[in-house]
Amino acid sequence: MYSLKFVRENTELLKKSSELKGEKVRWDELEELDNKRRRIIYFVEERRHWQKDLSNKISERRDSDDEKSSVQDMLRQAKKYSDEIRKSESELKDIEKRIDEIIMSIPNIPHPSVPEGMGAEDNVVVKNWGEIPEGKDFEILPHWEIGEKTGILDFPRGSKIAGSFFPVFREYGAVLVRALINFMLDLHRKNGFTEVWVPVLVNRESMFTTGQLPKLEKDMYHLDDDDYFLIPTAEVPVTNLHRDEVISEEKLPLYYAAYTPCFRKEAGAYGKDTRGLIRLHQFDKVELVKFVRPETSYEELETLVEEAEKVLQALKLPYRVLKLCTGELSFAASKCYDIEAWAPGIKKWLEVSSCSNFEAFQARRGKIKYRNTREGKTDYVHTLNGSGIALPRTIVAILENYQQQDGSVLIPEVLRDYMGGIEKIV
RNA sequence: GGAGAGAUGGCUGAGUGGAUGAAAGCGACCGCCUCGAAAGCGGCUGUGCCCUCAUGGGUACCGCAGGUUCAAAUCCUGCUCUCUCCGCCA
Repeated sequence: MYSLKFVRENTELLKKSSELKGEKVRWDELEELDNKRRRIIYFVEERRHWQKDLSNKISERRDSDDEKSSVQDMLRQAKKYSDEIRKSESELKDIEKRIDEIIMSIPNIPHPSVPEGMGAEDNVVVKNWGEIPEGKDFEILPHWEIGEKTGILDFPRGSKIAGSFFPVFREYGAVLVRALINFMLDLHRKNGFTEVWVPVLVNRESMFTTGQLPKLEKDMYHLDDDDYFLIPTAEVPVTNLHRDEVISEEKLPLYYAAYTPCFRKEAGAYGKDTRGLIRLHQFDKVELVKFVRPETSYEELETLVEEAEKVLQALKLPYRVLKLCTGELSFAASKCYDIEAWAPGIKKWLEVSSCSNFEAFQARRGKIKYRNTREGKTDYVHTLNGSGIALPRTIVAILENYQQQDGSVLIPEVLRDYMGGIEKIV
């Protein structure tokens, strides 16, 4: 969220970038409201100044007998100012609310290195890793069939307990979930990320800071009784760790890793490409979040992607990295890379990680600052986050890539110690 | 869930109606001292908004939102959070 001043001074840039992201903003109304606002502020402050003067005089003279009548006059006049101020202020409040609404609808500006475009076809593949196992001499089954055969996935019972898109993992399926979480957290911890465990229910302010609110309210589960939201990603609680804080510069950069379940309504998700574990209302994810000095944030984005890639490399899963075009960028992001793992059973690339630099967009919303020791000033940090990585689709990739002709599934070597030493799921 | 106490600047902490953006200390920054550093000494040190080409001026902000008043960090109401005690619970 931008300050009104910044919007005023950079209207053309913001207009252009909003268009690139496909967001409609009521620019004309904003300009009109801005002018109105400034007129009222001038009026109010002038009167407040006069009122202040009078107040001081009143306090000087109130006890003197010979000036009683003039004090009465001053009181009357001060009262008049007070009423005028009150009236104009309520008008001002209304105008500022409307201005805020419009400013909130302005998306973050894409970085110059982001390719222009509106759809997935305009994303750019910047990296391919691993070999796509197409040459196998048997038909690779989709993961839901493997899951059913080995008994590690139970969709009908998940539907019975909760509803569709709530899976149940059984036996080594459940163990695999636990193993992946531990493996990923251990990996990131070794690489300098501080592990944190955070609430999965958060308040409105937290959702606002990261940009889910106000735009995406309908996509999230909400507890009406006490106005809590179920998090759609650990990005929300972890980024909000430092909301309303001033971090001393020597503490930067801060790296965090957190495991949480994630909850998404995914309204209208029924239909194509939603079978199995591809799209769920509840899923597990290990998330990486960075708080950094502004001048380093684009380098930090590159190393964040690399950190997520390490998970896939260790699991020996083929993947590619995409640089998202402007139209595919989320509302709050300046630049974003997606990592997609190859699923040979369903013959699809699956997004398992999304790594974004938000620059100061979230920091401004959440007042996350740092103190620049050289200048003694505070400034907003840059925040970044990336999945490191999302579990269900990774499980899809494992089940399909590690499938054997006899229907069994080999366990990736790095996970075996986490799974009691077994080598395959039969 | 019930009762009580509290929320002040980067931090600790004074301030109970009028000139308080707010004492004091710490920290940070600048300077002196020093070969350099520490200590010591001196200085300086919040943010937003409005007006001004600028120097500068004005205004707001003491958890949040209202109210009383000519005037509120200070009084009143509601809310949020923290702490203590009780209840309940894994």
